[in-house]
Amino acid sequence: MKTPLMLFEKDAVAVARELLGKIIVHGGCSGMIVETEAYTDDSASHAHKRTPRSEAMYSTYGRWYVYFTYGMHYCMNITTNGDHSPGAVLIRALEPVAGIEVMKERRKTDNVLNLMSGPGKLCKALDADKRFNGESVHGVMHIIEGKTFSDGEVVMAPRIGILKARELLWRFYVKDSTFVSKRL
DNA sequence: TGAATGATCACG
DNA sequence: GTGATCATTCAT
Repeated sequence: MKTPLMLFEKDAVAVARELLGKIIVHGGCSGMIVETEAYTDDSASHAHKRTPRSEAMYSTYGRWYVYFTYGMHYCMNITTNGDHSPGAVLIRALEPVAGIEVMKERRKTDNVLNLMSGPGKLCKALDADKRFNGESVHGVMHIIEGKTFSDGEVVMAPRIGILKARELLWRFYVKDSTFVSKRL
């Protein structure tokens, strides 16, 4: 069942929490979201300034925002905030669901725990890159309903790799998951 | 702990 | 144009 577009119209922080448990599908490969981070127009966000790159975070919601970083990795986000303020949720880790053999080949590893446990890793595993930037989350790569986690099963923490705005607990992950990128 | 590796942005 | 930075990953 498709995740309703309505969900992404909300603020990035609310969306980040609600995305846990949903499933991202591309071709025969898929994974369940176990870790996310919210970005708005705070000082640590690409959307702190409105530029060609961050335009995707300003313009629409319910679309993929995929960017290339460190000269070798992609990171995938879903744009949020239907109120025309900027927002997106970074997908930081997935629990592999389907197409595991194909993903092992793409990632050059046999360790399932290491397949999708990081934003760059999961893009490599799903073969996600810039060609999806700006596309609908109901397109070739899409998101569907999966599990639901109670608040007691979810941990809130500072965003990883972010020095500014450390007081914002905008990282969400499934407490018991062994597939998250990093535990606190 | 540091190298890899190139797009993006600010500045002039 | 040039230089700094980077929502990372992997090997050392």
